[in-house]
Amino acid sequence: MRTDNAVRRGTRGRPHGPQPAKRQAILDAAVTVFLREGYQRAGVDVIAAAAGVSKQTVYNHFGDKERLFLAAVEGERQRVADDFAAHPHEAPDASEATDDLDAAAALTAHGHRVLRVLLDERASALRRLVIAEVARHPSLRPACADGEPRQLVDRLAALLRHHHERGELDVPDPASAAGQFTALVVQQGLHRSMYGTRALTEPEAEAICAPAADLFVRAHRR
Amino acid sequence: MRTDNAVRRGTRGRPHGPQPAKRQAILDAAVTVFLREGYQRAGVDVIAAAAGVSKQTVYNHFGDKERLFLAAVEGERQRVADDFAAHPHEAPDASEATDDLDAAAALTAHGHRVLRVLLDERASALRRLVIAEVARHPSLRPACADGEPRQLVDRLAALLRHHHERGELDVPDPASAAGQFTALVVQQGLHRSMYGTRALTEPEAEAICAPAADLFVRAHRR
Amino acid sequence: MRTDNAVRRGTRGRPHGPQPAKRQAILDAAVTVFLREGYQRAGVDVIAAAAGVSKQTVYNHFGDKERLFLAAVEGERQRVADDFAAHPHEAPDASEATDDLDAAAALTAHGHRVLRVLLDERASALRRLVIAEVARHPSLRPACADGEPRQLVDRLAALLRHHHERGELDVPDPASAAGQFTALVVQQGLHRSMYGTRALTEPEAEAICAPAADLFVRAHRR
Amino acid sequence: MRTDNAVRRGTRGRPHGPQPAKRQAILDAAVTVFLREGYQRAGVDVIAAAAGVSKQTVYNHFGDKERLFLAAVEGERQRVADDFAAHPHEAPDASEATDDLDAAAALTAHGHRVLRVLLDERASALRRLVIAEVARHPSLRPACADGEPRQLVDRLAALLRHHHERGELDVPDPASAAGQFTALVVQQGLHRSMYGTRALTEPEAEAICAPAADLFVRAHRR
DNA sequence: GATGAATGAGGGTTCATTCAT
DNA sequence: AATGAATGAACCCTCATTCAT
Repeated sequence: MRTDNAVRRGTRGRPHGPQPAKRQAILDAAVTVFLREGYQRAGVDVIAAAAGVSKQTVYNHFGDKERLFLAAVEGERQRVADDFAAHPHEAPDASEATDDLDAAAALTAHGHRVLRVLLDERASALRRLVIAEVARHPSLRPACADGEPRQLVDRLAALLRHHHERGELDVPDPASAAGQFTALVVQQGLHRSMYGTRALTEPEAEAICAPAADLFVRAHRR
Repeated sequence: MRTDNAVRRGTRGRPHGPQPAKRQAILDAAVTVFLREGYQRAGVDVIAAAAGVSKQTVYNHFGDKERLFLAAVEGERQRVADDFAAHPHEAPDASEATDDLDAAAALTAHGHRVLRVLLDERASALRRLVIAEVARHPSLRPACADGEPRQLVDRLAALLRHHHERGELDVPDPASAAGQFTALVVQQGLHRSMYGTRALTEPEAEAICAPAADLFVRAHRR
Repeated sequence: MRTDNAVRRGTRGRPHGPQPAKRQAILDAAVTVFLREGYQRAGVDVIAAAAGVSKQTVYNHFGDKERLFLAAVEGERQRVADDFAAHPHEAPDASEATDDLDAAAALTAHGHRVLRVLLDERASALRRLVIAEVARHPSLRPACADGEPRQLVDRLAALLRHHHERGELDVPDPASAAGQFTALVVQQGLHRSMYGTRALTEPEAEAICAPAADLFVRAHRR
Repeated sequence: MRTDNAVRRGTRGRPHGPQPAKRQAILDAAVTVFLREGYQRAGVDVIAAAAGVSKQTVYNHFGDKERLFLAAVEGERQRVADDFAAHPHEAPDASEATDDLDAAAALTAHGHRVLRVLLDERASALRRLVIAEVARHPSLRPACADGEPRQLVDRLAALLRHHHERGELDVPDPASAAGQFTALVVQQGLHRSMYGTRALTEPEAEAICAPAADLFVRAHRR
């Protein structure tokens, strides 16, 4: 449930007042515009208009364009992470559903999940934006370092540990292996999809995930 | 090739050809400025000044900023590829020097080579630039798809085939395996170095390459 | 007129927070900022912040920027005049101390006193501000006409009368002569000091005052 | 199309091309607007419009507002000086016309001339502008130091020397005396006219000049 | 009466682009 | 072909001022 929307709609009747909702509206608009246009191209006027506030209100809240930008990136990162955390049922890697799968199938499924999360339109645009600007905005480094949601890797580590304990695989360092698997799938996915610029077909995704799963199963076979 | 002298005399007699030297100077300047500033931030004035020509000359040669940009990216890509092809001795993976190494050592060495090539300052800036703009300039897609020099992958494939034929490894599909290994190393390298924004220390590089090599040796052990 | 703080009393007889202190704080801050920045450059935000009050409070007290400006100038003029009146011991021209001096020395000493008072930092800034804005704010005309404290001239007139009565000089119209002497010293002092923008050295001041004194002694010799 | 070219803009005779005239038009407009509005209030847009050029053309010629301002002040100073030098017949102090006058009358006439030149509308506005801004633009110091045209003082010095040589006065240092006389008249004139903000009546001027002349005649009588 | 939030107008400056020479 | 001068549309940001609490 999106409380944001409810609050923001409520502002339509109230003309004025100390509205923390405006801050969020500005942030949302900023995310939209920055992701679409990039940092330089994005105009503060446009963001203000998209947020339904005056330009100066933007400046009152965020000081200048750069701070607005950084706040927008940070907020979107949070949103992505929260979204991810809020919908665990969409990634039931370690749940009962995958318990029955053998290691190869589970890894493949997880790979698809990674691709789905990573190549999500907004997440991709955010990634491109961060990569584009990290050289000029050092504050983006944390955002850049957190390229993929840590949860994805952690979940995979748990999955690997599960199969290790079941005696199916031999994974002495699940965390490291999870990082490798993720990196492999991510890189090939980004590469093939032009960093999220074009959608990946199912066969393309399979052509990435299946061999990756095979590689890891082979490497960690008993 | 016409010399400067020949060009200089042609004022009235015949339509002297476009000055290739100036064109190249403009391209060089454009690469420098675009890589440093990004597409939007880069000013045509600045590029023209850096090239030592008038602004209008830039427009005479390239029509508009976008075409200049695309030409600059394409040129830089060529340059990187040519540079790579011209200095194969710097990447002697498949040469005699590595013949004696065992598979793990050879893979690790190759990984370091990949990181060195990929995280080169100019190459990194180009990569960030392409990623930043590919969504808005579809013509950049080829440049984006060619993220890493194909030669790096091909060379690794040859290396794997070498070890396969020597009986040390079992690599039924060297091309695919080479792509996987490259993707893994590349992704972790880019990630750790913030897409080339900060240099990688030797231990960091080793922490990427050695486990990657180990993974592949394990996966393809006989 | 809303400038009377008699209005400030409660609208319903309720003696809620009297704020003459705030009003004065605003005025002080306004003087500081206006003198430093000039009328246009001075921001109401800055003044409010310097006064430690909200921007709207400034408007509640003074209505708009122009009235605040005029009140600030008027207040500073008062302050300068009061300061001067409160410290007559610093200008003991007509006192016993100068009684023994001959006319030339007394005039010279008075000249120095004039320069000191006129080129005081705040007084100079106020003068420049008034001159700068008098064309656009007719209400400043009184402030402009009162360029130099009347007391300075009056005191000099008394001094001249003193020397006249002592038979040392022949000054039939001391008031007019005092005005002339003051004008002469003032103009040369302002000119040399770039209207108070740079300090005058002692020799420079002497080079103004001594010849001026000499001129007047000669003109009014018996 | 020809029609486009013809219609494009009424360039008033000179069609197009490298127009040094535009620079002058901008300067003229800048003087007008700066004198009328002051530095801060003056808008570059307004100046550009008044000059009939685009805003950017202003920036191409002068770089930024401050440099435009300084150039305008300098130009206006030159103009005033040139004007003065070009019309010596309007100030025939030392010519035959005043040869016959006695010293008092000649000094009085010169005083009136000084007031006329100094309280000229443009000159006054320039003076107020320079005084207003000299604290924030150190480059204005020369302009501030040259408050009154040097020629005025020099001419008076010549006049004094003339009367000295004729035996009518005793002026051992004409240059210094000329400076004093000018300063006295200037200061009283500026003061009475609110720094040129309001015109001086003839009697007012006479009330300044006649006593000043009298003072100097008395001081330098034989 | 005092405040924080909000505003519309306008500030100086820079941009990619074109014209006439 | 190459240039210097010119343009109009933005750009980011700040201002004096007002509204609702």
